[in-house]
Formats: sequence, C-alpha cells, structure tokens
Amino acid sequence: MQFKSVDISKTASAASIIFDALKKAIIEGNLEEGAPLRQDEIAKMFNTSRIPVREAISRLEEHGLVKSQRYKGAVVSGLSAGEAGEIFDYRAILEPHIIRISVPKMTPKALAEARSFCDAFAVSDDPMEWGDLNRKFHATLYNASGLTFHLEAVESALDRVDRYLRAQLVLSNGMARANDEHLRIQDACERGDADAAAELTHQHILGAKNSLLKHLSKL
Amino acid sequence: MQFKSVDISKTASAASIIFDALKKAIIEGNLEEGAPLRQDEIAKMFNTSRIPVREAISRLEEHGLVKSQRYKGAVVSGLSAGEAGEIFDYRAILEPHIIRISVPKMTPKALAEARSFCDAFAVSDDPMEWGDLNRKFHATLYNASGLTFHLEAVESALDRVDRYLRAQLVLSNGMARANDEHLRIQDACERGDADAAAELTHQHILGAKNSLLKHLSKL
DNA sequence: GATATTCAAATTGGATCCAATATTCAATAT
DNA sequence: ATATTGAATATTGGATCCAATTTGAATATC
Repeated sequence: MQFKSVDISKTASAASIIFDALKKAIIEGNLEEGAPLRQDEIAKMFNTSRIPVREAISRLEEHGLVKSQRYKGAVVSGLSAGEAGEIFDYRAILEPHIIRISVPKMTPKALAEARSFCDAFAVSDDPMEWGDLNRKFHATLYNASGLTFHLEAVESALDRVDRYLRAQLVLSNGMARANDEHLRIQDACERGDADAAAELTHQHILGAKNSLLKHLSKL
Repeated sequence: MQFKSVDISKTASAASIIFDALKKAIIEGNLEEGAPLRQDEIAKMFNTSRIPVREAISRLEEHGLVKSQRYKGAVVSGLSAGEAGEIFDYRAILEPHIIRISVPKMTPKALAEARSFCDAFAVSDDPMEWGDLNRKFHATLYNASGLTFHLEAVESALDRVDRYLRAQLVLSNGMARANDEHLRIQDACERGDADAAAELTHQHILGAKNSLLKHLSKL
C-alpha cells in the first residue's frame, strides 16, 4: 500500500516563517521603508523568542531588503531613484535572455497558464493583486528556460523593486500599457518567436523604468 | 582641534566574523563541497556559542553557498556542470554591460591600479593568489561604473564559481590565456574603447566557461 | 542471514537569561 | 534659553539550557 506524500512541511522552522512573513510585508509595502524592525515586537507577534527573528532579519539583510546596524537594529531599506533605475536596467539585460532561452521550451500547458495570469491581470482592479499576477505571468514564461540561477537572481531583483513597480502600475495608464505589452509578449511566445519575445520584454522593462523614474522625480 | 576618525570597526559582530571566515573557506575551497558545517564545532573554533554560528550559516544559505535541512544541518553546496555553465553565462551577460558603463568613467588612478593587479596576476605562481588577483583586477575595472547592484550581483555569482574558476586556471594554458585576455581588456580600457572592452570581457568569460566545462566533463 | 525495532548519542531549533551598547530624558551648568 | 552630563530605560548580541529530531548501533524477528 502506497500513501501519497503529504508534505506537511514540517520543514518550516520559525525562522523561515518569520522570514517569509517579513519579506512579504516589505515587498508589498506594508512595512514602509525606514520602518524599524524591533526584534521583541516581532517575536511577540509570532509567539517566539527573538532568536528566530534575528535569523530572519539577518537573512533579509543578505537580500538587501533591510539594513541593520550593530546594537541599533534593522530598518526596511529604501531605494533611491538611481538604484531603482539600475535594478530595472539589470532586469532589462537578464530577462530578455531568459525568455529567449525559454520560448522554444515552453509547453502548451505553460503557455495556457501564462495566458490565464495575463487575463487575470487584465481584469484585476486590486493594486495589490497586480504585482502578484504580474510576477506570476512573467515567472511562468521564464520557468521553461530551466535557468534556475537566473530565475533566482531576477526574483531577488524584483523583490527589491516590487513596491516601486506597483506604485508605477497605479500611475496614469501604467496598467493599460503593461497589459498591452503582456499580450504582445504572450503572443510572441505562442508564435514561438523568441527574438520578438526578448525584444518586447526588453522594451516592457525599460518602459516601466522610465515611467517609474518620471514618477519618482515628482516626489 | 580636529581628530581623524579612527574607525576601529567595533561594527563587527561575532556572526559577521564567522560569516566572513566561512565564506572565505568555502570560496577558496578549503571547505569542500558536501562538507557538513557542525555548529558546535565551528562555535568552538571561534570561542563563541552556536547562536552567531547559526546566523552566519543562514546568511550563507541565502547566498547559495550552503544548503541546510531542518535538524540535519548544513553542507557546503556544490555546482553541477550545468549550474556552473549557467553562472558563467550570467556573468557573460552582465560584466560586458558593466565595463561598458565603466570605461568612460575610469580615472588614471583606477587604470593604474588595475594594471598593477594585472601585472601581479601575470607573475604570480600561487594558485590561491590567482583567484584573488583575478577578482581584484576585474573589480577595479568595474568599480568606476558606480553600478552597485550589478557589482554585488556579480560578486555573488563569482562567490559561487570561484573554486571552479581557480581549478580551471590551473589547467593546461588557462593562466596564459587569462593573462593575455586581461592585457587586451586593460589596453581597451586605457584606449577608452568601451565596446572593445565589453566584447573582450564577453569572450574572456565564455572562454573560461568552455575551458571549465571541458574540465568538468573529464571528472 | 537479512530486515525490522528499539534506544542512546549526536545534532539542531528555540527559550530564557545576561552583557554590551544605544537612546531618552531629567538635572545641571554655561 | 541652550548645551552638557548622567542615570534610567530600551534594545541588541551572545551564552546557556532545554526540547525536538535525526542517526546509528545493538537487539529482536522472520
């Protein structure tokens, strides 16, 4: 007799749970930049001691999501316009490469999944959902590449700019433009046109960058 | 009366010291892949408790340098040939971009410094020193770009492949070729030819990749 | 003899406690 | 009124202790 593996992820230490929760809060902007992360306070929220909290914070620091100073504690790190722009440039270099590798490997299933995210993105009216669907759409298209290191690198970069990216989507016609570009990328992938998908992805990211920088300069 | 700031970096927690030491040991290959990291053992080495050791290990894990399993502990992570190749491709995409931005911003001082590393690399006969000088040479050329995110990303990628990169240098004419390519990159930078520097950097990295993969396939 | 079971040792994850440092704010001096 | 000192408080870094889990060897079972 065989049992299905249940995966009751007992593989979840308190530190991991706290790490994920804090990361999510930072990425979604629920923790504003500059906000201090008090170990005691967080420990109480999760009914743990400060030990796993410290581990979570030190891991976040390695991702650049918080900055901590000895005996002073950690704060959520922000991004200057220059840094944000740099990260968009970084993505604009990597993601076209990833999707070019990915296109010839995409299965009909992956394409269908991507299209469903694309459609959901188009009709969603919840700004918080946009960021999520946007990432899922692109990630689904990229996954077929099998480039795990690249994918991790891009995820990490997105984690850093996600708050700003969402802010940019809310702007003027940010959503409309993003949606239009998504459709064109999706079409290119379905046609199997890797070069077009790469070029459209490049423009998609640079367009978002310009829109974001315009927004940031007005603050 | 003014005093010079002394910067007695009291800003060094035990966790940071242990992190740096373990990272160095892994990068230099003194800790072989698969080697278990026993918290107790490491704590005794540094005359500390296991708490800062755990923090160091969890930070290393975020960099992909170790893999840890709940209640089982952490081991130094290795790289398959495919993963190593992927990381070289990643570098081959990013580093040309960085040096292209960097070239027009390089100061005579930076160029002189790079050349000195280049020369030192040429005459060094210590394999362990090669990796260090190689990184310093490239880092010096890249620094002028001011692309801090890109630089961190490349450093992180290099951390993952440094052991293999050094192994590759030891091969046949690895050093001779690397040295020749370094000179050509240095020359391009001194001429202010950003495109040439970028193209040479691209070839330099892909050449190392091919050499490495040839080496790995023989194991 | 090979496989399953039990149990002690080893190891990690986390809680509690203590030390080191920073911050706050009232008391004092200029 | 402002600047400075200094103690009280808050906060972080680390040590020690306990609980949960894994590992491996000894024993039992077929």
